[in-house]
Amino acid sequence: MILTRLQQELNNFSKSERRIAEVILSNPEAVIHATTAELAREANVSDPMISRLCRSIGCKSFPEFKVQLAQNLAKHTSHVNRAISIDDNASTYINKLINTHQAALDYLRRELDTTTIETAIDYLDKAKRIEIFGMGGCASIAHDAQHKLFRLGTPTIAYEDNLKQRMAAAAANEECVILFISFTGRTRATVETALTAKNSGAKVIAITEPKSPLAEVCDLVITSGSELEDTTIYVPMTSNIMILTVVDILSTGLALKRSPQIDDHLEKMKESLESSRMEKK
Amino acid sequence: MILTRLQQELNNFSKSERRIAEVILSNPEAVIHATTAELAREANVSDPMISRLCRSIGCKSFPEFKVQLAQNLAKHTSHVNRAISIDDNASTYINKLINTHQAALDYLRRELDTTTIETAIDYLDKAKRIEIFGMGGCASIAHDAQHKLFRLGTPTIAYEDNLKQRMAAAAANEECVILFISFTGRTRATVETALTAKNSGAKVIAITEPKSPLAEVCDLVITSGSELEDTTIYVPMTSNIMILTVVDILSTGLALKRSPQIDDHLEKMKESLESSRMEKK
DNA sequence: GAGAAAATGTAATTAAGTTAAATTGTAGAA
DNA sequence: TTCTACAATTTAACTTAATTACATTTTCTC
Repeated sequence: MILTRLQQELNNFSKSERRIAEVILSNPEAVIHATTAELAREANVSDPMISRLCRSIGCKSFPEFKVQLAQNLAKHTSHVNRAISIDDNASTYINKLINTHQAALDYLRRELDTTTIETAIDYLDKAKRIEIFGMGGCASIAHDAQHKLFRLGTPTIAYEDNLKQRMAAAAANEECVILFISFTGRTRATVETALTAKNSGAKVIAITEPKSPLAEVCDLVITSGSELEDTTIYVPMTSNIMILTVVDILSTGLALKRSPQIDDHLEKMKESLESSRMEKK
Repeated sequence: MILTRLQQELNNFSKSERRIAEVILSNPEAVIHATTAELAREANVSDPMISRLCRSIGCKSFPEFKVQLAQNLAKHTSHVNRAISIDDNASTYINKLINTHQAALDYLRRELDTTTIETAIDYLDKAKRIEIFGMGGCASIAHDAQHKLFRLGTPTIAYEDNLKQRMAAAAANEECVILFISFTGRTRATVETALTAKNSGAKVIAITEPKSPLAEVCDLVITSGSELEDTTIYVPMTSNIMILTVVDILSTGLALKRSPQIDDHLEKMKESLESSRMEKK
């Protein structure tokens, strides 16, 4: 991100360069359509300073810089003012919300470790039984994951009741993969359950905050992106989307890994629904 | 999208303009860094033709066009080859999947009707009771919606069992809003239940395919974006994300509408969770 | 406070893009 | 078929934008 770059280097810049950077940062959208002269006037510097600054941050020319900036802004409009405020009208908060979700997916793209995902899929593939535990806001995600994974051929069940989770964890064994879903990784009951699961020999995977107590107990941790969360509305919507996408990735990966053997199987499931449906007009 | 524009207008262009458009379409990334002269040479036309083409599609100048193109490309890298194929490696399908989800959110941004959303929020706000029905893959979304809405002060319940749904629908009245969630809107049981709900006088909202049998029965329809679905993996992942985002929008909208009255209420709920948590390290 | 080095500004130059006029090509009418 | 008119395109001139080279100022070091 070129603006981040500009922000970071702010202190290494000379006085004039700094002034230019500040003007750019204060209104990046405007810069896209400005000429060197216009920008120079705004920042009270001479024209060539603009060219110089662009070079110093690694762009070939000012127009080149504008193009890069345009690309970056298009991708990350969100980051700038994503916080929803009480006097937003419908179309504003809809846009902000969508921006936030898109930014979250960007974050996931950057932060998700391919090796970890591959390992997780490998665990799932080898499992004779998959159990998914999620409480509170994560309960619905656990059920979603169950719905996506059970059709791939391995018996899969989801629990949101902690007592059932504890019993299942105690009864688990080496052939079992238990997938914990938790935004914060700090719910005591969940951490205790994970310990039980670990002791019973099951492979324990968690989609959660990497530096949490839960994360420490597990065999494998996939980030839930909870550090990105905006708590304005008190519901972790952003993490929700990220975890769901991780679930999509895991189920897709497993489906691909087992294809084409399971393709027939999937086709049959699809057909089984057809009779419950009305005609397409 | 500026490239789509170029594609569509291809037939309305003159011979030279068309040649330019084709060069641009064949390698848009290169154009971003090209000058008029370079592009003109590629397309075997004279320099001014480039300026003209840019104007004819509504850009002020060629540099302006480049900037727009840069923005568009940055946003929509995805659309190009989003279908996941069996020989994708992990990092490829992860990227494709994230791209697909981001594109879906773009779609939602374009297609979602603000007025419909506002009306839906108004219905929810006035309701004395909210019931959410979702079956199959939509069950988890229904529960997620329940979890997001119940804290805003109105008694809210989610059913995935069709028999319970029918009973609840029959028992509903004018003070009740029933929210149906269905990818296709073609499940017979759901449509029948919606009819029952309608007859009992409840306000019936559906997040579903707009041209479906279910949509016809409802008071208000919000698109589920199911026409965007890629069925490679046989699970509607894309619609899933879109519907969840719609749910986020509805709950955010309602929260904003009821703020600041419910802020205390929300804060208390948040605190109530704290005691179940372990210390942050 | 002198001198060197860095930073910035001024003026000149080059490069890029656009306008305007000229040319070519093409379609329709005689 | 050939002329006319109009559209499409090119050439050449011009304008604007960006950068280079050089001059000046500022800042830091000794």
